[in-house]
Amino acid sequence: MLIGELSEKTGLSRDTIRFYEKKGLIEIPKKLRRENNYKEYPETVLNKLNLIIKVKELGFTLNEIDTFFELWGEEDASCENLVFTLENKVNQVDQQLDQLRQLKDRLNESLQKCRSSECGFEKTIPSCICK
Amino acid sequence: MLIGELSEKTGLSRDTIRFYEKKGLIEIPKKLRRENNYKEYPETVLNKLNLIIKVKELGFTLNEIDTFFELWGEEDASCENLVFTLENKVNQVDQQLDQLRQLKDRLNESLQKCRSSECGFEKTIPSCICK
DNA sequence: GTATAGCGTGGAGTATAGTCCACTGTCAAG
DNA sequence: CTTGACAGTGGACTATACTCCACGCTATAC
Repeated sequence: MLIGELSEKTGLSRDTIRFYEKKGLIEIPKKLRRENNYKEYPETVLNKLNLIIKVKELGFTLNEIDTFFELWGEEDASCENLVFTLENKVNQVDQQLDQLRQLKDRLNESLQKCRSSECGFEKTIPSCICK
Repeated sequence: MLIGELSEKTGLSRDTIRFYEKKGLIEIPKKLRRENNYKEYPETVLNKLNLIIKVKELGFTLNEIDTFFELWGEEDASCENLVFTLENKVNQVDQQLDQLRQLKDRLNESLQKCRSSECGFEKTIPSCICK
């Protein structure tokens, strides 16, 4: 199929698809061109794009997806690889959650001080932010 | 004081300080130059940089800090402005927390499927990721 | 006198994930 | 025969927060 159909079926813009192609996330054999030089994308590319979309939704960056695909192609590709990758990502997310929670705590601390008129607002540094 | 001292006292690199200056976060009157054209930073700039550091730690971007400072300079600058800004940021953080929690749920769901040998790992699309 | 450290300016590069634009070529309809 | 929609390529631009570089002047130590 041509890029337009691919775009319609995935919901990705042509530009995005071309961008993924530049990055090497999807590829198409050179010979798969019509005489007019239009690219003929096989079904496998559609599947790959759909996979990319799903994996992106799981919080992976394009670079991560790229290396993910490299492992994929190797002999030892297995579900264990996948489990490992997913577990790593869960750990990352946990760390981010921790950081955000700490951030929220600090914000609330500042808020409380500011509300309790302990603030001493000045043009320089309000004490509710800087202890 | 010169930029080196400022850098030492704040822990920010000279480049970062100059970057903040370009952005307009800090400023120095034109006349405050030594004869050799070196900039003479007054104490107020040190205070402002310290404030920037603190506010950044509260999760604000430089742009947010910039508009924050604009409000600051206005007549109606008050602790209420500050409280409002902080509350907004808490809401933002709450949203991010929600998103991350959902992400984690999706990841764990995929993990569970993948572990329970329901996965059906194939070269195309593993069912543990794509339902 | 020279080496080095510090200062000034302007501009380029980094990562991320695209988006947009210009210019050109192709195809089908009217 | 022209118009419009689609295709291809290459390159510039977006936001964020710096970081690094080149080039030149200044100040200080030896």
